[in-house]
Amino acid sequence: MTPPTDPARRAPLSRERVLRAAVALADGTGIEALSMRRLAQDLGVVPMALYKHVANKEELLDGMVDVVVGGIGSPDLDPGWRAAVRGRILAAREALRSHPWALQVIRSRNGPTPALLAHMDAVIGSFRNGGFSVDLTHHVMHALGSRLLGFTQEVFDAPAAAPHPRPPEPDAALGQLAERYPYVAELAGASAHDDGSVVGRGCDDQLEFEFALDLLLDGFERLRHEGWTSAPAGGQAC
Amino acid sequence: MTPPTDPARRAPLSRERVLRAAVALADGTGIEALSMRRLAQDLGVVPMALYKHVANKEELLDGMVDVVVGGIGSPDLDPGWRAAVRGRILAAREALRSHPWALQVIRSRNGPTPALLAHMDAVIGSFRNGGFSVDLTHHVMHALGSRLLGFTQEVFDAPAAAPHPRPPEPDAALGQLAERYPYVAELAGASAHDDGSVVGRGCDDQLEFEFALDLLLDGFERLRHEGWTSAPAGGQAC
DNA sequence: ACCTGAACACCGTTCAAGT
DNA sequence: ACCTGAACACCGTTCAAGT
Repeated sequence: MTPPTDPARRAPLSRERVLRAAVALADGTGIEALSMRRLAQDLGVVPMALYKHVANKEELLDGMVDVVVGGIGSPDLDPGWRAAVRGRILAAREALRSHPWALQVIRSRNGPTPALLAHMDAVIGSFRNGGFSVDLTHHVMHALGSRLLGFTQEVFDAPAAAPHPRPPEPDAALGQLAERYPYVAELAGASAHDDGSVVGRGCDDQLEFEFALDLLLDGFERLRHEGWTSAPAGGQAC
Repeated sequence: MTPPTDPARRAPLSRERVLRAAVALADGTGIEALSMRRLAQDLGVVPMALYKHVANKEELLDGMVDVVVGGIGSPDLDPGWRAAVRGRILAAREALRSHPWALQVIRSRNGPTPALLAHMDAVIGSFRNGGFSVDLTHHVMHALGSRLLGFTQEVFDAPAAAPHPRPPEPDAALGQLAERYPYVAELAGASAHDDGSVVGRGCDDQLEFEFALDLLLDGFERLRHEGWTSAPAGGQAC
């Protein structure tokens, strides 16, 4: 496979080299193929050697998240809260785009990594500097949810990354689908872009994402302008 | 453990019994503890006996999803699109509430199960009957994303279900957090309800969920009223 | 014909033995 | 002191042998 370099001479293992190799492995063969044993094999070392640089697999995943999230660029100037938030979220989308496993791994973590905290801090700061109250900022951050990281959370994951792709439906099954789920069939028929899944990949594309993002940003601006507060009666609601 | 009933006399295995036991196991000990071997043990049978009723673990998970999603009640009358959609989504939230693993498992499936299709068909139907064009319905379904099932997709999963809960941050770490991520700290300080995670569980509660849902529904109504269309220039965008 | 124990090819991690 | 092979306790699934 690799050119015949002397394995004993290869670059010494380091945390960074381990993390970069793990990201490459997940990119190339999917997150479910990422095992400590397989990663060690890719690096040409014995599995136990990895445990010098990461405490366990959890810490490895944390490190991978920070490698990817750390790559989110920050827009330089502050062009108003809306453009700042929009730009940062679309930058996150760009950074995560080539790492389909990243969102799923982030979700499985128990807490934020430093790079994630930095990203959230920047977005929160844009809201606050744009005149959002702490209360409203709190709510809009929740409303954004995983869209903070540039991804619409669809009901199903991207079938592209699926290890066991569904076989294409036979025509009879499609007919049955139309009969039993007429509205689903109508929608699937109208959007000629995908294979029949209504809320699947294929359509989590830029336009679709920006539609939902702008809808939310419009709503945020309206609430900000109205001086919205969560507890008209006085008490903190959440 | 169990009363001394004759194991040979226990109810014969059936697909339904297998699925119900799997749901109970995932509810009780978490989805990561659900293995074919452990499930077989709970049922007092040899692991291979399960493969009579489900082809493999994937099909087992599909079946579990349908058990839970099949429990979503449907509001009887049609009280206008907004109340119908709102009611159905909150019913989904109720049905999934006691099965924290369900959303994650649904997301990992490659396609919809029958019960999921039925749920989506009902929601789509409410939009269409409420005067939404196919085009707009398609977009708002995407904008809802996993909120269709009653859950705001937060950046992190609920730490409640986490197998390795984070130890509470020492005070020094909290101080550092405030210094490095001032906006995160401000938000965390203002919301006294949780342990410092900004976009974690603890706050995905009913009010928070309904805030985001109503914000979206408001936006949908506005677009419907304006006769919004995705392609002002003529072409189908997505 | 039916059922099932052993086996296969994995996994993350521990630990004692070797250098 | 450092490194690592073997081992432990798992996993989903195959398959041949037993009834």
